[in-house]
Amino acid sequence: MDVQMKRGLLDVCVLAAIKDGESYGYKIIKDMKPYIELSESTLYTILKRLETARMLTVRTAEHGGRLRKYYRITSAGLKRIENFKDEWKEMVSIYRFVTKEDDANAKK
Amino acid sequence: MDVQMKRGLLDVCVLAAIKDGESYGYKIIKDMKPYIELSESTLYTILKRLETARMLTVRTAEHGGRLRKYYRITSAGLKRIENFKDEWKEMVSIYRFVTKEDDANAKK
DNA sequence: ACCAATACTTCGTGATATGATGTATTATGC
DNA sequence: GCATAATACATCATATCACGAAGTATTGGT
Repeated sequence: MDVQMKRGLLDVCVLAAIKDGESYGYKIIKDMKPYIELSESTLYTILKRLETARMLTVRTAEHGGRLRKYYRITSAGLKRIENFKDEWKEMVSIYRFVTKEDDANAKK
Repeated sequence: MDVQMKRGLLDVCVLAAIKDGESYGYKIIKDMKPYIELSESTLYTILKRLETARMLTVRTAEHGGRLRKYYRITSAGLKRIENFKDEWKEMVSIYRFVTKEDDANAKK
């Protein structure tokens, strides 16, 4: 998918990936992969941004001798997802604007 | 709508606005307004970009003693719109990923 | 022993939407 | 008759952001 097109989707996708329970960087990338791909550098930038915006909280814990950062969604994060649902309605209306056929070519 | 969300939509919207026949800057903004708002500086940047990408052609003509630039979509521009329809399918799948309820809360 | 996978970090770059500002003409209200 | 709005396009500086590249460090497989 086009880079520009992804821009509006990435933040919400990351939030969606941790919506049902704590997760961590590497796992988030894997969970998102079937829907939208992103590199590590992109993800960690996004996680940082969402943390600053208080849409998620972070907790560092050891796992198998290694440190992992676990991310948990906040109520602000959940609100962001709800807000996205409204934006989606606008996008659908835009989609219709873009794809509507000319009257001359309109299907009967 | 969120700035990031608009990014992927703006180019295609401008193309859609000239799809059914030549148009010019000021009119494009007005035609798009009900669906998506953009400033003049944004539009002219986009038009320039689409021209460079050969998705539209420009013709300057006088109108009421004033110069106007008329934009016409090319086959590459039409292809871009077709391509957007495919991207839209991906976006719908992403939308479902973001909005699907937990199994525990799933509606019966 | 070696290499892939896991896990997170930092840096530089390029694309791009937007506000501010500018120029110039025509139309409209009072 | 004159001010103001609307039309029409252009340029510049700025901030946001996705991404590749490169780095550090540990674990697991062969």
